[in-house]
Amino acid sequence: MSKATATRAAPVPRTRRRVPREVRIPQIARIAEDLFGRFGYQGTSMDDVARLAGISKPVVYDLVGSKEELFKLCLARSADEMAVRVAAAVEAAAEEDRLRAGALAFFRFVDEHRPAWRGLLSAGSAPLTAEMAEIRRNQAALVAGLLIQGVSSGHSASSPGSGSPGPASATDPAAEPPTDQTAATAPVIADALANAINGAFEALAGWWQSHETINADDLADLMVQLMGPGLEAMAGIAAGPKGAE
Amino acid sequence: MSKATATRAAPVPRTRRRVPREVRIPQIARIAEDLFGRFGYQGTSMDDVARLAGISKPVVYDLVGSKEELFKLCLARSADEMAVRVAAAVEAAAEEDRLRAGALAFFRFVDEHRPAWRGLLSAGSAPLTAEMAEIRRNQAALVAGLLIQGVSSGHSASSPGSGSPGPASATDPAAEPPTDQTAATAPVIADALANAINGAFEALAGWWQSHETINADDLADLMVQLMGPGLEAMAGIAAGPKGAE
DNA sequence: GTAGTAACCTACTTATAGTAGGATAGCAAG
DNA sequence: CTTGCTATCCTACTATAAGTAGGTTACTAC
Repeated sequence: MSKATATRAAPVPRTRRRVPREVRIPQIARIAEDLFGRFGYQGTSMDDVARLAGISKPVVYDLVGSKEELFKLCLARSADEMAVRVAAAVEAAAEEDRLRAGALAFFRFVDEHRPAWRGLLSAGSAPLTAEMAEIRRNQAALVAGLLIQGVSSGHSASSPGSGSPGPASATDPAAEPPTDQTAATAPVIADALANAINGAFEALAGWWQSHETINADDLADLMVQLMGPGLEAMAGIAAGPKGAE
Repeated sequence: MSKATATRAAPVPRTRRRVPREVRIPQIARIAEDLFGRFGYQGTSMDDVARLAGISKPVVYDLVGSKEELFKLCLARSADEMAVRVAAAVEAAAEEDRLRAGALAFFRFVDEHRPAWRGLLSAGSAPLTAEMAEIRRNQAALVAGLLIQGVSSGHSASSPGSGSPGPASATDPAAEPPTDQTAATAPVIADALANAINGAFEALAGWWQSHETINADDLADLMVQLMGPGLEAMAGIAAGPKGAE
């Protein structure tokens, strides 16, 4: 039973290279990201993932737990990356340009990740209401927190309160909406507002999939026109109630 | 093998009442709506639907085709009903109040249909990217078409162009965005705008699920504050380009 | 060399979407 | 009443895919 017994042409590499978790997990994540993006959640099977990774299914399960967790992992990777990009863009922009800067960064990110976006963050697959909500909430809190500050009155240089570049990892349940005195009437309202804004961005990104002739700048402009005036008015009220209603 | 052979207490009604399609299909739809709403798309099995309807699975398949089509059917039912409600509310309102009226009707509808909304229109289940997009598009076209008109300048009594009360059935692929001269710069932009607005509403409705203390009026107000000013400005430009950019 | 363990495997169970092919209630005509 | 048609309904199956039990082997440390 030495290695010489079955000397027929082995279709599989003679000695299976073993790969540590820290390498295999990202590899699986990349493969799954691609598959989920192209075929959606339902259209992707764990057998496919395993086969493309060159390993067997139990290994995949050992490493990522379940199909849902794998999806969650992919989601978190994208969400984190996007949060970093948007936050950086917003902070780098002048106060009065933060909305446009954030929007632009968002749409540019989507543009670069079309295939993955299609099946991941866009509608069409997610079985994870809770997880999606979590990510959405974090993203919303971040965006709205920064935007409300940036739009507020045109002052307050760059004191982003708690989360400066730390993008509030999607897996991190912290990142409550900044309850500064500048936040709108109540933190709950700011939360709602953030979710509405986020939903608009998400929906527009989804719509973009079937209208690729439009470019990111136009979409960013559109969002600025749509929500800029309203946000300014609200921030004005928050900063100093002048025109009550 | 005559009916008398197995005379043991039959747990099933002796003589199975047969029910015509026109009755069975809505029954199945109601049951599925409930299940999809409570357990999501994946958490609902066709066996469950069949069992609750008191029939066997092949009958369900004969009547609705497939699981996706059943989901689609439920979706269409809700979407149609909602479209009717929103359109009616918008048309009944004074021109300057159409945004608020539509928003209010929307949130009231969601409030009345919480359980179904959870798993149906909200994120969390849909495997039907195309269908969801279809419904979203129709709804968006309708809402935005009416809103832009209503907000436009404050005039133009009630000439809703093509689709007055006909709510653009979700299964109907017509209902292109109204390309009147009042529509924003280009029909494509109006389409994009409509999707963004719709996304904001959808997201806010989803968020509402976990903040039931808020009432529909507050949410409608929030949306008016957020997007009212922007829409007014855009309609102003569209009606007569004064302050270009 | 010789454990010990992390990585990996084959082969299975379970759940569920969807189907093949047959049985029967209800009804209309003979 | 009998015969025949057909829409409704059934039992019993296949196929696919998630997830698991339990064993094997490459690598590492001593």
